[in-house]
Amino acid sequence: MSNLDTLNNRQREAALAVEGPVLILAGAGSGKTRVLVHRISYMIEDCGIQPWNILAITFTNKAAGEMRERVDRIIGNGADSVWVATFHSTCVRILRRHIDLLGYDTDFTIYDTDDQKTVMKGILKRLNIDSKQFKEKTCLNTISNAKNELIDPVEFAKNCVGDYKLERIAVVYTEYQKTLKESNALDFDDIIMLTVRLFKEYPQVLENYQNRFRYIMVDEYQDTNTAQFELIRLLAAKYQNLCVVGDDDQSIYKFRGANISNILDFEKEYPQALVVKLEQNYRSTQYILDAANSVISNNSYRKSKSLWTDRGDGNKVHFRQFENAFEEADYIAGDARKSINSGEFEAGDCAVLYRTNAQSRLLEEAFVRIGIPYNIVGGVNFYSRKEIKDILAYLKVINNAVDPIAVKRIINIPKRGIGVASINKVEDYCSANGFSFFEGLKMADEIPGLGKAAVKIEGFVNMIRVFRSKIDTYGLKGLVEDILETTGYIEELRESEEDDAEDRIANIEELISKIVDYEDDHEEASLTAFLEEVALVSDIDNIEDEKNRVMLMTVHAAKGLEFGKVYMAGMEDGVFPGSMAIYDEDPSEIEEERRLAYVGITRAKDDLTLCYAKQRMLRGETQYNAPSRFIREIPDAYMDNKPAKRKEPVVMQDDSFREAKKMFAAKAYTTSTPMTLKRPNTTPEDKRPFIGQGINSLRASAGIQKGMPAKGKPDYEVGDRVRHMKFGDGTVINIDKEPTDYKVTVDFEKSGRKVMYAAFAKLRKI
DNA sequence: CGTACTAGTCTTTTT
DNA sequence: GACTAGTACG
Repeated sequence: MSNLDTLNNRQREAALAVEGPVLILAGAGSGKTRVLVHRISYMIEDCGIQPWNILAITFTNKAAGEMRERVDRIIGNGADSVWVATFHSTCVRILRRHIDLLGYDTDFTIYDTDDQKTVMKGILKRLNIDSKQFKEKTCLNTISNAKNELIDPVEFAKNCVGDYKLERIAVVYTEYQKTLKESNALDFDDIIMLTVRLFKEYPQVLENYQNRFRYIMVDEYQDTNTAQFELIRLLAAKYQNLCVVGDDDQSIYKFRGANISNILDFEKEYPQALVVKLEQNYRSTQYILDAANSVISNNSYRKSKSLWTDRGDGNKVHFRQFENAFEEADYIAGDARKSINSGEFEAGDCAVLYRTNAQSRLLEEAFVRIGIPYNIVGGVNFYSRKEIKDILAYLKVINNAVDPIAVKRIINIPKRGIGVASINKVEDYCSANGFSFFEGLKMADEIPGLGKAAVKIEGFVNMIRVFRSKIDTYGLKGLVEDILETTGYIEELRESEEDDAEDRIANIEELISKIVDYEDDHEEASLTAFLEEVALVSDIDNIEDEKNRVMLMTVHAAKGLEFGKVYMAGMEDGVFPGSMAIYDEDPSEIEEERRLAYVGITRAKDDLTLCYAKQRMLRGETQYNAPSRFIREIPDAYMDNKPAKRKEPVVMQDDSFREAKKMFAAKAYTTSTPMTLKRPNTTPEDKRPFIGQGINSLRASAGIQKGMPAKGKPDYEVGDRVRHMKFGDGTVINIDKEPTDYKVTVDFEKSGRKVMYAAFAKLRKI
């Protein structure tokens, strides 16, 4: 029997309501995943519901994985028959079985945003559309919005009669959709939209899934868009056993099509719905919750709800004010170090949250300078990196040659003398004679005007053919290694003299180890399945929480996570809320930012610091901003410090910013000088996350990736023999105590005399 | 065909 | 300020 005793009354009420529509309004930190998992367990073990009749849908792979794990743990038999998956992977699985009904092939590929851009670029060119007036991004955005609202090209065209701009976009949309279909490709929005279309056009298919999924649960329901709402509505239509869980106050993905009305109007769609509010928060102390409540209460479009806790008052919210963003970053890193060194918090319990990724740079530099291990989440997705996309493009071509985007990407990488001119000739020939791009390549010798390029193209086609024929004999890993070998990809990188070549090679190695992991985990590790998995994962899914490091990330990325100590950086009008929202006529933009602030505040368990910098560089310009209105919405009584009263606008000499920067730069230099001499080897166990841009060498050289600085005195003394990972054996010449660390001078037998910091050098006494 | 420079762009981004 | 895409040249 399942054990519901550990739930509070509200939670239990939600878990027991198995039949009919249920809306669970789950405040931040109110234990909603617990409720969902117990609910599933109750359904199976007490109500005799078959596990395969249960569908639990989430947004991220990470959330799905966590739920899967908890379901497995709590339920003995049949747990793996419960379908726990993301919207997209659920729909992909359905489409792989039935999409032929819609005229696609079941081995379709999935285009990411980069691929979409490439397609769009081609279309704008082909249609002779002025790409200044119609930017590809705008077009893609409009199309995406349309798809999220389930508007197909035909309907779109109907709706926009009279509006010249939209009429043009309607043509673009039509062409875009046609191109994707010819390439047997779907974009992310298609995955949902086409599933809905499938269900609407083929009621017998829908009914099949309705019978299969008699009990449906949706997590983070506030983030669903219209298409996802419709998908769920259809699936639940027959049995009406639909339980949605969410928090309208945490709806922060409007810009991606999320429709907050889905949760706010749930009761209109399902008048008989049971509504349960979970307001007891198990995460934060009272001051933090009070601050969160007082901010969010300024929103008008919401369901009223007030979080409470029995954890006690805790610390007041800290407010800190700085002259500029450098000081802010320096303070945060220094304060984090203080808490870590005093034992109050572990590095992994601390997080720094910011509105935009651009803010991460200064913070990162500060953490390097101060010597605290950190991890940056986000930035460029691992699978979006050039070198990774190149390799994946090879795999895609080998897997599905119909995909011209992938073929064009790699046909001249590494350079093999097939340039744009030749490709255009092939394309023209193909479109004139009705061949697909790859078909055209296969008969390059028949295409007039290609000249020498024809032989080269032939070579390329043959190479792909050979890869394809060997695929069954040597597996995915072997295939990738063969590709790297045959094409000379790595050699070209190594010889390119680009300073990030090493990082790129490391990324490729990382990809290979991901492939090995994948092959170990899946008995039938087909190329199609691997590519699909890769297309549907994001960075946030890969946060390694076992590593004890301070986390730096955007507030968006922090949703669903919690930390003992949280810093929110850049709490300024113009940054957070962003200027776009401030100047927008539509007040809902500010409300969205406010929800974002609410999400940030409620990540903190015990300690929250809000930071404000009077001056900061934004898009290359120095700006002077007022403290965030969200800070001013928190009553003084909840904070240890108040924002200074607004006097005259702070005007500073423009130089002061540069001065400050120089000062800090100098500081950074002295601290890291001994380390920047050489880059450490990239050892296989050094499983770095994704390697960012320019700061890598700084990062790596400070030893940040390799663990915590030692707090105490080193266990060796002057005259002792020590061993260094890279420099080998040597004798300690000198040990200097510095305010933050011990500076050690060692004479290495092979590498000569080096000065290094004890915390990073990891010298072992021998 | 490949490279080097210049102009434009710039929130957030579960999939 | 930083990155990318597009273009002019060698």
